[in-house]
Amino acid sequence: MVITRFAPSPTGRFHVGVARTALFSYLWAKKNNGKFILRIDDTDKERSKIEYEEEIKAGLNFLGIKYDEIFRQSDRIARYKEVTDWLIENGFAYRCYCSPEELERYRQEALRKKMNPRYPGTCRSRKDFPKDKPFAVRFKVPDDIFTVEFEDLVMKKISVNSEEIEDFTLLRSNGLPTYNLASVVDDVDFKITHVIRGADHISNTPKQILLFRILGHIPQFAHLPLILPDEGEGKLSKRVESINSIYILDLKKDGFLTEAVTNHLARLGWAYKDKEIFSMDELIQLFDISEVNRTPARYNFKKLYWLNSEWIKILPDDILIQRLSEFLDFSDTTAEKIKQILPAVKVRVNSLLEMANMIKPLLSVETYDEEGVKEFFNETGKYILEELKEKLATLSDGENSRLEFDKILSELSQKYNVKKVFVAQVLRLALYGKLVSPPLYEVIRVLGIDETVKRIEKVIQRI
RNA sequence: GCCCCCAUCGUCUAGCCUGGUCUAGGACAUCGGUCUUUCAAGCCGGUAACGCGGGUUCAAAUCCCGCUGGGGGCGCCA
Repeated sequence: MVITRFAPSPTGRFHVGVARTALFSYLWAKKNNGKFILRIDDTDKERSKIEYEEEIKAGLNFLGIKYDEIFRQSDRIARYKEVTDWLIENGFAYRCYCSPEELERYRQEALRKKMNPRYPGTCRSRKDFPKDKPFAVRFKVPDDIFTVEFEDLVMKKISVNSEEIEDFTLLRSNGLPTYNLASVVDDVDFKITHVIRGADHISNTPKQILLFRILGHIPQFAHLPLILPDEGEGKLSKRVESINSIYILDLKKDGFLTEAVTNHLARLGWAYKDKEIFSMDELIQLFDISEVNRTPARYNFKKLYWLNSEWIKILPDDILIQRLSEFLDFSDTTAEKIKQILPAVKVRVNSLLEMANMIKPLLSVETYDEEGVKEFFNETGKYILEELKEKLATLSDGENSRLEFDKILSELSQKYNVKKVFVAQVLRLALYGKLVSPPLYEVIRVLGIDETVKRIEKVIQRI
């Protein structure tokens, strides 16, 4: 059985790069009817924060990524210690008494001399074990020169000379394991078949393979090219009402649909022919880890934005309204009204937030656009509204009413010698409070004749 | 400094493995046009790429080498 895991460290916010790794890992497991495990890599107790862990879980939940199992590395400290002891006993690891300060000095020195800043192996063959001195435990890389080679599912063949691998730390002097140890032990214990992670881990892999070999289980590796940031542009922030767009929970807040986000994430470094729109089910069906690109991809916010508008058009009205309730308060009866105008709204918005903002004036008009008031709420506007009030009151319900409505606008336009657009805008502003709205006819239908007349009257009063 | 990886329109990519069908396809963005009571959406059309240099071959985006460029790593961080 395929078992994958997503192993974030709760040391920062949950962003699109990390989320993409989670997605691919999830997709690969589900595609193979396997298991997907969430592992919280919280062995760095200084930097790990519970709120980040919560954000990861909330983010995964939003993305529709469900894990079959979850655990924290901080709950398995004893196990890592046990493995470390065993490694020392069997000569695969040794105690290192070098102080962090000493090592840091050595590192700086080496860097200054433009030499390799690698551990010099000071304690490698040390025979004394001072009882009072703290020690870390290091892996003992075999002396003979050999090549560590592995077939990466994404990067293909990668090979590293053993001379390039230093005696890396397994256990810190505070008794906590390092990433390399904990990760390998867990991958072995949980029988992980595919380690899918960011390309920033490529250089850790040869080290880990050495450990895997000793522990007797070597998973397959798939290193995903990193996602580069989108060079943001000012224009967008105006429309989307948020610039901070790389964090999953912010996207949620800004009204992005999970379908759109997973869709875009999946297309970063992966493609299936010319297909652009993928549902989660399609992704599970079509995704192939070995077809992932090896080139870093740039996060494309505008494309995500477009995808969001596409998904708004695809999703059934009922689901949309349900999601909309996170952004707008409305009753069940109002929901029916919203449903009525949804087709007209859908094609005009790119996010749930925009959708909520477009529907709000339909529920009640609080203010009128200032520019519009100056331009349309004048003498002529008043006469037109008064006529409109009478004529719209008689608007029928039949199939022809749309034409009737259009005729009313045309006639008024002629009578008052103004452009038809003037008549329309006067009415729009009166009914909706803004100069941009869904089509007027739809607005009137949703408001109902009574409310339409009431809103017109209210405006006539104020002119 | 050393190590690893990568290289097609501005961006995401198809094609590359199994050379010819590629005068390089799609999508986002962008620019025109069309429709129109606003704003959108839709429809039609345009601009735009195989990083450079050597090979191999009848033939290279596709195979090989070098250069350049980009990314990642070199912690008692993950």
